[in-house]
Amino acid sequence: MAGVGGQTQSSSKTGGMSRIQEKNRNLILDAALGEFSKKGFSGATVERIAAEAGMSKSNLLYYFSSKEAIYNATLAHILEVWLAPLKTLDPAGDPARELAGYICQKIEMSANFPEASRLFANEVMQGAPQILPILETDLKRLVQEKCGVIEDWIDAGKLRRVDPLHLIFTIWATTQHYADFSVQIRALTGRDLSDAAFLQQTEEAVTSLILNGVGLAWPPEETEQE
Amino acid sequence: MAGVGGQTQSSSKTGGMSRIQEKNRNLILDAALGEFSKKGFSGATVERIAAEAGMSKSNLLYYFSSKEAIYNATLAHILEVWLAPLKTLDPAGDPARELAGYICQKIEMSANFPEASRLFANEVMQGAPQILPILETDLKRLVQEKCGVIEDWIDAGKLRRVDPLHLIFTIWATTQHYADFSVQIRALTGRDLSDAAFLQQTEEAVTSLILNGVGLAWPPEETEQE
Amino acid sequence: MAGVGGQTQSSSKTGGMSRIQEKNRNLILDAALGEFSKKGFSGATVERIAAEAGMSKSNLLYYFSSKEAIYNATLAHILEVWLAPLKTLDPAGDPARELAGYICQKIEMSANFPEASRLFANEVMQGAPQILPILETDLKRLVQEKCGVIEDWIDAGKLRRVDPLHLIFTIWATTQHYADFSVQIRALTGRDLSDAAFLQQTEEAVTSLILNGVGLAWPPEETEQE
Amino acid sequence: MAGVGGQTQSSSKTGGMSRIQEKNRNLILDAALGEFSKKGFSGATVERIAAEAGMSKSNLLYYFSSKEAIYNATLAHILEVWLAPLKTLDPAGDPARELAGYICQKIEMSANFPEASRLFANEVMQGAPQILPILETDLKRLVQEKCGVIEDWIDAGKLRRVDPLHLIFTIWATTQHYADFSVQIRALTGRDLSDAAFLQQTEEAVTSLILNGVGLAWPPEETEQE
DNA sequence: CATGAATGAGTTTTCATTCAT
DNA sequence: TATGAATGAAAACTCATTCAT
Repeated sequence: MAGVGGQTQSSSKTGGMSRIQEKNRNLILDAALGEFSKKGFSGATVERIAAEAGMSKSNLLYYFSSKEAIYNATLAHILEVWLAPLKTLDPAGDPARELAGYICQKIEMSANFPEASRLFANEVMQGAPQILPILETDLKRLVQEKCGVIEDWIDAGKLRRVDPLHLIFTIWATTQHYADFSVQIRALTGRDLSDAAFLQQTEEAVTSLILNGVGLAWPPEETEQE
Repeated sequence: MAGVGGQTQSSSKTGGMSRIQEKNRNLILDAALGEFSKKGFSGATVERIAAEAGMSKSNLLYYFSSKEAIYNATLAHILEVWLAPLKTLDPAGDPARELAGYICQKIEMSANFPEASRLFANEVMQGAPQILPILETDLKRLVQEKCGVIEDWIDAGKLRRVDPLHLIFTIWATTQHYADFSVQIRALTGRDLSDAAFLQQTEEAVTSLILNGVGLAWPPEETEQE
Repeated sequence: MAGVGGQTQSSSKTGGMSRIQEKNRNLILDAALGEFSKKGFSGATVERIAAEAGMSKSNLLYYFSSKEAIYNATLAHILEVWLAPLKTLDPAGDPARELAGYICQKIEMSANFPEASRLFANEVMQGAPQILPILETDLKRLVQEKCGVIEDWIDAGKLRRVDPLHLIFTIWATTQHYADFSVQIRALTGRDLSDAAFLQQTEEAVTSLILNGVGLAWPPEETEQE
Repeated sequence: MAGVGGQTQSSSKTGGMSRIQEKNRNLILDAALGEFSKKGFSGATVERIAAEAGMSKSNLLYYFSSKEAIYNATLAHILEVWLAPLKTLDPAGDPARELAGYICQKIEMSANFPEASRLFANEVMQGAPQILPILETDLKRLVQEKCGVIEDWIDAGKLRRVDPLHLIFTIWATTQHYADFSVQIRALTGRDLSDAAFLQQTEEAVTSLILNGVGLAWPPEETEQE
């Protein structure tokens, strides 16, 4: 039910804001995340978001001047967190560990913040009207950098020669699928990532598939392991 | 702009329908697919669908009694085609060929019918209000059957032991991602599946990644081929 | 279900009309009576009337050029029959017999043609937009004539001095009530005029009440009776 | 134009309603009564009701969520008042006085609230879709009780043996007729209950007819009378 | 005679937003 | 800060009527 990070972690700039203002903004963003991810931008209504946030429509519009403003704030609220994992991919680390770590982080984000995943998916599927600029600049820069990292690993013979971009896309696609299509997954398996066992099984299956796919032995035939 | 199969491929049961009726129904379903996949159910308007189909709102409502009816018909129109590829997975075939074939079929569907893919994604992400029953029965049955096929291949030592369900999910996720997130992909690569070269490159990358992931050599190092 | 007189009795001018035309006009009028009396003018739809009459909307509009035309024809179809009983009040007859006969005729019309009664009530309650002219001329003339008859009976000492107009209104009100408010009557008694016993009981009660009300002994202490 | 009791008489349960809310609700109910009684449910339009109530359509829908809700509220607003007179029939009172009083109350209600009468008539004639349950429970109970009272009077030899139910129906029919069919009455007499003289004449005629009908002398030939 | 196709005007309803307090 | 009241624009639907065959 809580948003990305919940209310504790106020990702929004808190400068010059009273305690109550900050609290309400977060209540709204959480409610908005729920509604927008469930119904999409047009399907969500200001009234329901306000109700969910426990305040009047008018008051909500005191904090955010329009429905679009709420939507944008919600997206922004998410985006940083959503893209963070990729940043941790460490050029100096062991490729297998690094990739496995990244995959698991992404799956855990799907487990913990499925609504954020769906909100993001929705936005992109509708043509990314709000975040296209960010995708084309920040995200592109980040992805290029990490492609370079992978490329280096490949050049160093640490993994099979694959197109790093498609590798990244595959990781994104696979991990986010468990959040975005959770209803379908539940229909087929009776379970989803909220089930700890299923989560672990998913992590193993996906990690193993992708790592082996790029020529990395997985799970590592551990000699000694931490 | 064309729907799944366009107007050439008569939209399912044409029984007892005049030429003009069939033509208009197809015009509507095509237009609706475009709108619904672009804007979602609530974001789409009957007026725009009608305009796109080249007829008056009233006339559209002469063919489909409500917006929801159009939506459901559009979904139904797509669904069969959308789920068809999996059926072709042949237990008697060579696992590598079969899986590669399935993956390429799925990617080509993403290339040719990205709107269908997005419509389906949208529906499932909103909780599959219309098609959940189908997912739980028809799709489940089909998936179980094909899991059995893969299981048999594994038991026969033809591929690495992986959970067939997660393999299927991975294939779905990866292939559909190129349609559903095409805007993001275009933002990052400047290209998408409508580009023939990119399509081929994607097919190779994804097929290779997944097949190797399940322990199948790919591409086959055969001397003479095809 | 049948209209006033059903299809057998074509009250409409049949001049220069083919057999099939006449049949269809009557089908329409019957259906229209049902719909208009049930839903009122605005609540009724041409489509439902057509369906009820077993033909297409277009065909119906071939017979009657507009909804209003159907309505007017239906009213006219009824009106003559509806006002007929009063004409039978015979100045030369025995007042008690005459009045009792009139009351029973009216009650039987309510029993046999409740829809006609409701259609008429509806029209008048909405301000008689169509039939006001008739009320003000034909009906007024007729009522004045019969008031004269009653006046004569009173002058001849045959019944108590009452205002003939109010007597007529009372008869109309009471007898039509059993048709117009039949739902309420059924809610309170479990029965209505379609029940033969209830019909007879109603006739006795109403006749006795009104005749005694005007000072006529009823039922007649029959010496010999036909 | 004024509703039942107009705006002076606060519309039923006013609990927890601001002054302005109560005012507007009453404005709406008054306007709605006018429109619904004049045009019926389908003939009335929300737009006209709003205009009549002096507010925008949207604002009206802020108070009542749908046309049907307005209709039901209007009906409820009326119903209690409409059924009240019967409750006053006092078993301990003099039958003639009691019945005469009841008849006059009903006629005066027809004079003062003809629109309420027509709304009620309309509702019942259309099959009482909204109030049938009330008719079958509350009204039925009340009517049975009062039938008992009349029965007792009859058993005590105070009036002629008549079926109390039909007596009540006759009173309802006759008195309401002057409201419901006022257009017809005006067409025939040039006057209606809004004319004080005609009102009094009607009261006398109807009361005398019915009381004599049940064997009660009327008017009472008392010597001194207030 | 008969019908399917098409339409435009009207009606209900929704909803983001503004206003006043 | 907070809210109830109010609104206008847009959207889904309804329906009598017309058109073409």
